[in-house]
Amino acid sequence: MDLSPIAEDYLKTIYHLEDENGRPVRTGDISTALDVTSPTVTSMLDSLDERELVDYTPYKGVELTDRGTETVLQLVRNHRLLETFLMEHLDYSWSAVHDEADCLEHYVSDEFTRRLATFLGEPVTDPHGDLIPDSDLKMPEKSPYTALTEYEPGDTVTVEQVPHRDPDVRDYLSRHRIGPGTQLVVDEVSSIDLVTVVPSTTETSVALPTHVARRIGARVVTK
Amino acid sequence: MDLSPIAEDYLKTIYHLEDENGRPVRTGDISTALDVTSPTVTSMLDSLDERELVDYTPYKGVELTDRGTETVLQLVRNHRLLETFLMEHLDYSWSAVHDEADCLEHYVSDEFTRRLATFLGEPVTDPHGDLIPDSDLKMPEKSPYTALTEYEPGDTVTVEQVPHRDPDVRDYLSRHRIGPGTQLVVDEVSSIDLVTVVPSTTETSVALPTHVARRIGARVVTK
DNA sequence: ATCGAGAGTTAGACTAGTCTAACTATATAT
DNA sequence: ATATATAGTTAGACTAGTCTAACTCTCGAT
Repeated sequence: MDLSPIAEDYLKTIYHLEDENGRPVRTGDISTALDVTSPTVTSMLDSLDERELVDYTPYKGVELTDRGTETVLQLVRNHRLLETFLMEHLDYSWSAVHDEADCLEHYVSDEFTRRLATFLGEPVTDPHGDLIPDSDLKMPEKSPYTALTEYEPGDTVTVEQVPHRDPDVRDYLSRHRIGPGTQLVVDEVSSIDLVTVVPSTTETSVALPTHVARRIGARVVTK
Repeated sequence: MDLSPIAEDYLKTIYHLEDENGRPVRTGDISTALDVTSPTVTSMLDSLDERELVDYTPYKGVELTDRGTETVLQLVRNHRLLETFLMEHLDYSWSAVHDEADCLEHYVSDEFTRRLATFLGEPVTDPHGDLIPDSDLKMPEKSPYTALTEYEPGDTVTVEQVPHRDPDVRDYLSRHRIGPGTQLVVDEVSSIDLVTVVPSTTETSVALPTHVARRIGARVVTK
């Protein structure tokens, strides 16, 4: 089939919203995420449903079919391999790679991706700690990282996985020198939706809302 | 300015036709090259003229303005650096790189291209022997290769530059094992628009129409 | 000098993706 | 149980890039 980059973006958005929100994906979620109006979303959902890439029930919500998921996984594979290349060989920072990869993922051929994977040594995770689907589009075993919210005050951990798709979150973390490889001490896990950490590089306390801390994966250094 | 990949393709086509035909570029040339109808070309030329990327005189022809040329040179730089990367690091064959680069050239950022050039060691020619514009979009000194048509029967030469944008020409050369680096003996330069050569790898005589031989650049080995 | 073949343009229609305005369904609070 | 705020859909319009059909210009042959 012949899918436009725009249609691919809708599928990707549905995929990530399914993952992040854990509830049925609604028209409004997509229109917010893609910054288009809701009628635009409705008409695209009609067309994707027509092509059996999503199951769309008007007024209820939408989810990806197996075919839709397959399409997205190829894009995710392209994206994460591109990010790996950009960081490891073109010296991009972790916070800068997303936008470039987000564009190119739609245009590289499957052949390109296969060869790039070989060039990179068939990596299983990208530099943000996210898993890279293999050439059969199977996800590797789930990442062994533990969310920052699961640690206790005083634990020292190394950041292995950072959320980076949301520019605001990405820039906040980047500005406070929290990225892949950062070592930090958990300072406080408050009950008012806040986790406070102290990166060893800056020694300055950084506050993180729970919804961000929950998406930061880390490996324990000392308890 | 915000130029669509499609508009960019028209500019590129005009650039290459100016170079190849040496006469004013006409609507029909473009419609043949891009495989669209002539009214489509007319309307795009109106729009490009509007944006001062070309000078278009109805019924007469079209040529690039300085702004149009600059746009194209950035694309040419993107394209040739991408081809270099594909061949040198992803192990593509010289005859396979064009299509991938032709697509990606529209989507890589200037930042990407700058970093890729650094990664590749700031090359001045691509693997087809074509010149790569520098970061200020200046073309390096003209290539020192001599067209195959300029040699005498008996000369032994190494191929340094091959035409590869036309799929038919490219596939013909590739099928007869003539590519960058091929060593061959010029057998006959006939007056009926034909050059015959014998690649040292195959020892089989290959006939080339003049319009192809003229675009093959070579360096002499023995006279 | 003129005529006609062929190249080129104008007119009008179609698609995908977008919008705004108007209308409808859902679901929550009473 | 119902009203109403909010989310969602339908209707209709617009743009870029494409097409076909119809018309017009150019230039070389006479």
